Amino acid sequence: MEEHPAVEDKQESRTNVPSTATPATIASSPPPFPTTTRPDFTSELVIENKAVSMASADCSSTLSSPAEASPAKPAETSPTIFEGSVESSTATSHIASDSLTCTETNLVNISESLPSSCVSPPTIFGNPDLQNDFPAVLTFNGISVTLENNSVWKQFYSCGTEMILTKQGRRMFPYCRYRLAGLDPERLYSLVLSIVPSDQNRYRWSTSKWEVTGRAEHQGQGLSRAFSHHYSPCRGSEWMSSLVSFYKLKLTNNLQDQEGHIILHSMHRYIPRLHVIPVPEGVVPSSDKPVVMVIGPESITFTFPQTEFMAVTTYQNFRITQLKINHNPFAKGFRDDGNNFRLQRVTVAETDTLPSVVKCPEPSESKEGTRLVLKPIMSTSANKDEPYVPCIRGKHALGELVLVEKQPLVESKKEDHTNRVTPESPQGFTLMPRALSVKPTSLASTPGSKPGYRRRRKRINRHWANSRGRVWSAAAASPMVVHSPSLTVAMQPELDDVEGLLFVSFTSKVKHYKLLL
DNA sequence: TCTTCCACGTT
DNA sequence: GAACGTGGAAG
Repeated sequence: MEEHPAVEDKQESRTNVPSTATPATIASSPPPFPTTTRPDFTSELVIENKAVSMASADCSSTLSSPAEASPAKPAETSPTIFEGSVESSTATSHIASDSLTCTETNLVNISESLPSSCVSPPTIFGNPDLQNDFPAVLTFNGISVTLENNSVWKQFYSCGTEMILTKQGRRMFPYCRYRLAGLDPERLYSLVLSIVPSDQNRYRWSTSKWEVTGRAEHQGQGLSRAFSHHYSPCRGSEWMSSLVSFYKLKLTNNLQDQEGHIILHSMHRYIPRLHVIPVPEGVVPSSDKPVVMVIGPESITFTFPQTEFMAVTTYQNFRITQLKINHNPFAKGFRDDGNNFRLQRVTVAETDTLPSVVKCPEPSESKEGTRLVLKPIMSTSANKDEPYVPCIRGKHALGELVLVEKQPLVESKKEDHTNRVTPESPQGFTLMPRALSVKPTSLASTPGSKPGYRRRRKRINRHWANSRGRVWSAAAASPMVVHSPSLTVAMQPELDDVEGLLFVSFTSKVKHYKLLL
């Protein structure tokens, strides 16, 4: 259908394909429901415009029943290797069959049956060791589906794919892009993408990994939505003639969404599923007579485990942010431009829990230096049981900053609340011997009409005015006092290979971070 | 944790 | 040039 979304859009004018501007309706048994919000769903499935609402009194209960019967184990135990899965919608489906109360007479089961992970211990989210086990092609009953952008999905999967949810709806990236083969060239098919929970857990991001924090949110009256591809229904020959992309699909956390977006819960794991739904023989689509597509026993569901993702409202894993920026053309503005004074984002993590070093782009060859933006990733409110965690950004932005170079963090130093690391430190810290200047990030874009903003900007600018041009040398053994909500650290060119520790202290508490460049 | 606004990019 | 898609900043 396209290699690029724009190409696909240009093909919208194909004459023999009805546009989904006219709502198509899917139901397990006619007549179809006219709305996606009908409260008393029972075994029906409705497509309205782009969205499919799917629910079943029986099937929806399977959303919670597996875990109730066998509580999900923590993610770090008993890893299950996902295999690409294919399901027919008959009762002979080998996926999650023990959790299903749906039968072949219930035409919704392909949408509400859970992937294998829902009845098995959850996989380790983002396990890089598993990515090569995932097939890019799945075949069932002669129909094969290729995940066309498999390599990108695998890259994201190895880090733990995250997808942003917004109130107005956010596209997926990567999005699901398939190549189909083996369809009946003359027959009409609808292609529908549903996104179902991977497990029954709610997660939180803890410094460098995802942790289970409890049971998943209820999925809401058994209602879930799917997304009918905008060419549906379409002849098999046409589906097979080009790629099929679901780039128009949007994710939202707005439970009252009326735009037909997929409604998900933040901090929950999900996996997309492709449903190939043959349109019954004799059904002729027309603009004034929406096609009723029955999900019958011929329907097949394809699930690629590498497309699993965590729904979030803000990216949690810095590496995912970097992958998005590097791969998504709409995020080009955040890429390094390779020019002078390029911007590098730097993340820091607690040194005692950091599993690996995040590699940033190659250092600039610039003679003018490398500019780094420091942004601690810890917040103060993640866990009430933890001690106060300093954060450069925010209202508590008052503290000290010290860069030390290529020295291990000594264990005893973690309890040091003296707020000082000096060259004479018995632990052997070596302070950066070269010059460093620190200034607040510009607030030029901050709205100026509100008194609070004006006061804040004035205060920060005053601080910067006091220190502007003053080169701060860590060798002076006096930590830089930081008042700004965020910092830009301009370093001399020869420091672009720095690998060291960021030492931040606030009030009487102290926390060590490893600086990752 | 979530929302809104923004600059900057693609289409 | 408009509409739209991005991640970041800030609240």
